[in-house]
Order: sequence, then C-alpha cells, then structure tokens
Amino acid sequence: MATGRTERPAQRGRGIPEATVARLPLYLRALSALSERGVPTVSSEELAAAAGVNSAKLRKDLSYLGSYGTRGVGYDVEYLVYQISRELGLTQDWPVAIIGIGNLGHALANYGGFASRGFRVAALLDADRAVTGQRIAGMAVRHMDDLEQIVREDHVSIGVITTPAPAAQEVADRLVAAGITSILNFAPTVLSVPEGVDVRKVDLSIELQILAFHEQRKSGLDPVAGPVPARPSKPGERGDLPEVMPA
Amino acid sequence: MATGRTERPAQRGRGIPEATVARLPLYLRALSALSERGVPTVSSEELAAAAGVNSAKLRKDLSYLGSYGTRGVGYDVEYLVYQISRELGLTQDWPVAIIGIGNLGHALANYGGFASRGFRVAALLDADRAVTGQRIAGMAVRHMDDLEQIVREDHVSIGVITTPAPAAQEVADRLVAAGITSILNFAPTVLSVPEGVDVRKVDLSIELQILAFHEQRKSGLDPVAGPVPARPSKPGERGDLPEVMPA
DNA sequence: TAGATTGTTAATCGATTAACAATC
DNA sequence: TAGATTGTTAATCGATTAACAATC
Repeated sequence: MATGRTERPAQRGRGIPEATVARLPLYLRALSALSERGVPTVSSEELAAAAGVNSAKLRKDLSYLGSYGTRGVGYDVEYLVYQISRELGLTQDWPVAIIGIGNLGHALANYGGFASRGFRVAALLDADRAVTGQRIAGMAVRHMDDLEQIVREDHVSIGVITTPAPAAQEVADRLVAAGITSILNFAPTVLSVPEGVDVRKVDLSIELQILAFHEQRKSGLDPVAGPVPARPSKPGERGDLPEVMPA
Repeated sequence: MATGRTERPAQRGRGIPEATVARLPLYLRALSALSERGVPTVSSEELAAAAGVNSAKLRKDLSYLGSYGTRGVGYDVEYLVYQISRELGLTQDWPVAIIGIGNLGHALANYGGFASRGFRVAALLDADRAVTGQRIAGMAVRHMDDLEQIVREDHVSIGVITTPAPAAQEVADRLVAAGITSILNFAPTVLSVPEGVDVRKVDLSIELQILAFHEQRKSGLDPVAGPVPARPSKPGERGDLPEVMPA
C-alpha cells in the first residue's frame, strides 16, 4: 500500500473528539439548508450562527476533518457538505430496523427525516401477532421471528428500539446476537451490551426533567408539596423525628 | 429571614454542574425501580451499576445535593428518591403543552412516561382545523388560537414542539410571547429564543448520524460512493481538476 | 473493634474559547 | 496591497476518575 494511504493530516481518523462528532450533524444540516438556497460559500461566523454554536468552536471542529476552508473567503458549501457527509459515513446508505411498533415506532416509521439523511427504514418488527402484517408507511410489519433473516439479508447494522421498557433488554440481546452493532434506544432502560456495540439513548422524560430543574430555579420558589420522608436515623443521632428540610 | 435560609451546604443551589443535573434523572429512575422492589438501601456501587455510570461519578454527583448517605451502609432509597425529586423540581406537577399533533405529537400524547414523572399533558394544540377537535389520549386537540388562554389558565411553563421544521420558530415565538420559558424541541431546527428561555432539543436523525459515524469506523471501510465534488480551486493552485480524495 | 462504604481531595483528561499569525 | 477569514495555539474551564481519610 502506498504511503499516501497513511499520510492523513495528524488530526484525522480516530482522533475526532466525541463532542465534535456530535456537532457535525448540526453543521451538515445548516449547510444543506444553505446548499438548497444556492449559497456557494459561507464563513465560519455565518455557519456557526446557523448551527447555533460560536465560530471558534466551529473552526476547531472543522479543523479535525482537514483544511477545507479558504482564508479570506470561507468554506465552499457543497464541498463541505460532502466532506462532513463522508466523515459521518453518510455517503453510503444505512438500513435501519425499528423494533416495537407502538405509537412511537409508528411515528418513527413515518418520519421523513431518516430517509433524507442516508438512512433507510429496512424493516418494522413487532412481537405481537396482532400488529404484524399491518402496513405502515408502505411497509408490512414483520414478526420478531424474522429478525435474524432480515438483518442478514438486508445488511441491517442499526437497530432502533421502541418497545416498552421491560422488553428492551431482551430485544437488545437478540439484535446483538443477530449481528447488529449500533442501537438507538428509546425505551427508558439502561441496556447492557457487549464491548463493540454502540448504544445511544433518547429519553423524552429525562429531557423534561432537566427542563424542570432549570424552570424551578427561574420561578425562584423551592416548592415542597406533600409529605417529606424522614431522614433515616443514623446511630448517634437523635431518634426518628422527621427533621425539617431546608426550605 | 433567618440566616438558616442561606446556610445551605456550599455546593448546593446554583452550583450543581450541568453534567450532574443531566444524570440525576437516571439515578432517579434506577432508585424508583429499587423502591418498587422494596429495596430499603443501596450502595453507590450498586446504584451506579443500575444507572450505567461508575460509582465515583455517582458519589460526586450526589455530594452536590448534600450528604444523604451513611458511611458503611449506603443510601436510603426512599430518602434519596425524595431528595433528587426535590432537586429536580418534581415534587410539584408541571403542566406541559404539546404543539403539533402529527405522528410524533400523537405518540407523545399517549406516552405514559410523562405522567409518571411529575409531568401532566395539559393541552394538545395544532394549527390545522382538520386536526383540532379530535380526541387523543382522552383530550380534545385545541387550536393554536387558544394558546395564550391555555398557558394562562393552566399555568403551562413547558412547551413541547412537534411541528414540522418550517413552523417551529414561529411556534416558539408564540410560546415565548405567551409566557412559556422552557421548550423541548423535536423539530430539526435551531430555535432562537430570548435570554431566560431554556431550549432542549431531541433530534432523532442526529442520533442516527452519530451511530453511523462509529459504525463506519467499525466496518473498517472508508466507502466512497457516488461522485466526489471537486475541491474548490484556490488562487495559486493548479486549476479546476478534481483532486483525488484520500481514500 | 473490624469491615464497609461514603464524601472529598487532587490529579488527569477533554472541551471551550479568545486571540492572532498565516494566508487568501 | 489591504481587508477578510481561516487554522492553530495556548489559556481556561469543566468533567471525570482514582484514591483514601473519615466514619458509620
């Protein structure tokens, strides 16, 4: 193999920080919008504003991919779209399987945002025979029994779990056994998976709880409604009297 | 006001790191499960395992709330549930409005995970008269025209945006104007809001893109499909020939 | 008392940011 | 050339982690 193969800029390859990877899709989205508007070039200042970050961070992030800008000019929109897409692995199509066709699975099956970004919903799966066979978004829902076959034949490497929480771990185990190495988990459970399998989670109620925390600070009140549980008494402390909580 | 009011442990109050706040809901979920099983106490090691973090991080996180454990014993499950709930502001009920009743809004309206965690879906709203009036999860969908009234009367402080992307900013503006100060945004857009308004976003396709990035590294291939856009020529460089990309 | 486990310290690591030399 | 803007450096900030004294 020629030496050129390994002569990547030092920062490329494995070395892209996770925080940067997580922002690349934001840049890509902003760039796609510019591309559709026919904008040929964009400065780090403009692109950063469109993506909702500051320009120093944007430039640092892009520098991990290489030197794709032009000083005094900015970045070529199309070229940068391509470079980021390639870095994220979106120049190929990723077949995705959705497991658990309840309300959320149903919504995701119909979600247009996947197809437009290099993902293809290859299969909808459910364990309930009352659901299998139904047609959703033009696809028949298949039974979980077909999982292994589908993964094999359609080269599915990403699974999306939208089952109820109690079923999620078992589904994850089956996905892993079938050869899937990336899981997007919507069930509110911690999944345990072997090394080498990536799990990302989306938890709707966790996001709300984080908002509630900040909302509480804003309103200034420290509201305590309902009974306050007794602090468990420790040996050496005076008894079982519920102590007054700091208001 | 008595001085005791301000004698909080130094680390309490404003000082809780964001990363810690984001993990408190995880601990709460794990603790709730333990509570339901009737487990009276738990060690940092056990709780950390249940929440999917390491125990040093868990102890550090909990130490920001106060000293609620007992050395040699662990944490009282019920007591810690209460303390975390209080810190997150979940001892009160948060009325939530969902705006945009498409597939996703529909799914969220039916999502049980909200009610069980101190949130109450107070209203479903849509701008489309073909949708308003429909009953979903036992509630009638109201028209956007009623937004201001609903926010006022039901004391809604959290809005969930599940509209298509092009409508999201306008909806956010109206929510803010109506007095809402926390927004959970599912639309794939960067929202601009005034200081003091919190926005959190959930973007399904971004999560998939992050998975795709890592998936690509695993498979080892650096697949380039389709045409490679020409690198924009810079003055001083040789012409417009598309350069060969690093494979 | 001996064993267990917390709460905290301090070291390390990674991410953010401002500033500016390089260069178009 | 002068103005604009990148790419990079270095300082700062925040988060993670191991280790262990405190203490139940």
